[in-house]
Amino acid sequence: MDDTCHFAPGERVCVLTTQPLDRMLDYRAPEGGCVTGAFVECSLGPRLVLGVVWGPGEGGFDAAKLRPIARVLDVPPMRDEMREFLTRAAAYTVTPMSSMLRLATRSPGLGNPQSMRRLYQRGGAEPDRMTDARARVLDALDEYAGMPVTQSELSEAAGVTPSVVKGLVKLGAVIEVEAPRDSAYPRLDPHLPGPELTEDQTTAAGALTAGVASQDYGTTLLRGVTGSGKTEVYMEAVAACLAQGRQALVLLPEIALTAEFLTRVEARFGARPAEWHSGVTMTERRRCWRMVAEGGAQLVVGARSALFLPFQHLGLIIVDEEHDTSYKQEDGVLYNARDMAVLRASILGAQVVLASATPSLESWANAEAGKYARLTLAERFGPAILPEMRAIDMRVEDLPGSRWISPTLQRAVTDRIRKGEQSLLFLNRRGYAPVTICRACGHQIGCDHCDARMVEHRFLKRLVCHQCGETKPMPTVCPECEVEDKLAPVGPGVERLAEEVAGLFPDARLAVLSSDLFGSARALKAAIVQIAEGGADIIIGTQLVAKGHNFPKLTLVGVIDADLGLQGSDLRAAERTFQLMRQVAGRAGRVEQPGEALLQTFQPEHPVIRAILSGAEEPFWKAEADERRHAGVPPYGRLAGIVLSAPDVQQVFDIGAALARADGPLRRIGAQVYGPAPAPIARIRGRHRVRLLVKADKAAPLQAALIDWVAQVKLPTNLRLSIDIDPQSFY
DNA sequence: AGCACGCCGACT
DNA sequence: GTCGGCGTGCTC
Repeated sequence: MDDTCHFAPGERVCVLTTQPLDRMLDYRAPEGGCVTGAFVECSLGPRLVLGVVWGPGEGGFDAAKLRPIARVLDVPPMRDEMREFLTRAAAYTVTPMSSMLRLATRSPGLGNPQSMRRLYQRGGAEPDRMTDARARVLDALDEYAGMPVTQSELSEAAGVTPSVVKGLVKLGAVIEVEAPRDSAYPRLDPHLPGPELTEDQTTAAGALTAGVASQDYGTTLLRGVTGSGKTEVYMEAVAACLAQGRQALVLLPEIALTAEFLTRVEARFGARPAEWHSGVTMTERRRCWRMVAEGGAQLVVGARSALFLPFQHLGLIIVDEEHDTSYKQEDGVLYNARDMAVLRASILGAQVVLASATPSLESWANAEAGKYARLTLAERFGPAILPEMRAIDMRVEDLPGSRWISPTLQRAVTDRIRKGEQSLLFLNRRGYAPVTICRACGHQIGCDHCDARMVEHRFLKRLVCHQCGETKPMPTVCPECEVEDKLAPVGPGVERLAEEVAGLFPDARLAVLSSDLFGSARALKAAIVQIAEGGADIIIGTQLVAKGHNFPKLTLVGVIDADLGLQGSDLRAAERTFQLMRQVAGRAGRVEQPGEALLQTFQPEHPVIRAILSGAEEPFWKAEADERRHAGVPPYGRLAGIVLSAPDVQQVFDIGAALARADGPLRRIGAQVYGPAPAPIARIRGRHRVRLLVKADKAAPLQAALIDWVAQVKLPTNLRLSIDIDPQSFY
């Protein structure tokens, strides 16, 4: 798409707007002319809309009715690579171009003229009379070496009132200049000495910097357990990229991780980078977008949407914790930032580093197939001390129905308490009990807005829907049969487990780590620090604890229900369970004492459980890869999910069935359609949802077939259809 | 997305 | 007789 050209005033150009039209519109180039990629504002019906000049006019529209572009925005034009990226990302995800453009223009006030502010610098004239205050102002300005500063900065630095500055302006010794409010980020110095690296790290860093030096496309899967120093290694690649004068992007899966990362960048390069995620202020967002476009930001740290920033010379993209499921956007434009990072880099000729302790099977398979380079870091402090892992066969443990801690696990915990060591009991279920059932009529209390079951939270004394967040007080009578006092909790949650633990170990100090029990991230962090210092004997936690905290006194991990992630129809359940188990097991015995991990399971012979127990990754990946290959599912086949939603149940099912019948376009590419079935969440905010799944060969032109397929059926206006390529969740 | 146009039911 | 429901279609 290398076709940048100039358009003379009045010439026909075609413009992509952010309005949800399914095609581009022709306009006349504005008075001063414009170039391909120019960000513009143009009239569409009664209002002004944001758009980008995409190329020469397409014609086919009455020349007399063409309107001129209203204004070219004061922003560097969108680069050819970016336009190609948006085009190919749209084609891959089956998303309208207008939606892609909206992703790429998420900057507040892009259309507004750049706001200016007044700055001060040294003028040519000398003051008639030099006073103490005046001298301090001029000295302060000399300190800035010609850099213009704000009024408040200057008067503060000089220790004078603004009137002194005003006086000097009048004399011409200081001059006022208007400058854009959005200023460049402080320069990062890639030549500052980095930390001492181990031999292993040095080798890996060398491979990554060589990739950056090639100025070519390449993706590297960087594997290393927590504490192996992955960050230091890829930071060297960032340094090499910045030293080349190219920009770099680091994607993190959660906003919570950015604060610490910014500090690390500052320690390494002497200044903080630009930050981009939903938590930053409007002003900062605007500055970030503009500075990325103008080259005033060398490094951006952000969430997945940072991938759509208007980089001018992007040389490197790091996707940290690449296996993290939050890289997949689950609403609006459905894209996977990890895959889109690879796409963007391949168009640009940039490098990608996918970093993880437990890579996704997709990335593992790509490395295995030679598409990605592979680097593995050994643990920094000698060989990995994996805990001893054993299964507790729950079929032979003598345990009543409402108890969850087996005698074997209980003995192990007792032993740790006696030795003054910590135990962690892991259960990935928040609340008291996942199901509340009426013992009189069998009714299960569900959410009024979704089809999910309500989870009892005894701590809050309420029922909570984990799907939509709806809560209601715990009823005393069954809402169905109105019999009193027959509602009973079924199944375990961390709160209920805590109750059992308190009963079994009355003298132990107990801590529960569940995201809903803490008001803020700070409170949670404080609690974690306190526990790490030995403030608890038994820790009960949800998947929150799997995220890399270090508990030096922890020597036992008990997984209450290792089967939880193996159930259901989710194709990635085994993979996720494996990753989670390894991360949780990694909590035990991280310092001197060897740790032990006990997995309570009803299927100890399951390949995933066996792989976890063996502690070996490769056998797990190979076994899982074989199963997926056999089933023809990702990464060896392709999947797409189609969700239909409408207020009327019958209607969604009818349309879903009609689609399933009209599968000609899919059969032509050898694809199969399954469904319609009630979608994972069968009702959301009053809309009923059904889902169809399409399974195709890896090489099949899936997107084109999907478009032909859904175009056959006329959709009623109140029915919504969304296509999800490579869906993540199946629950 | 908005906004206009347009064709059928319950009101002053 | 009109006011207003939202189905359909257009925006360069």
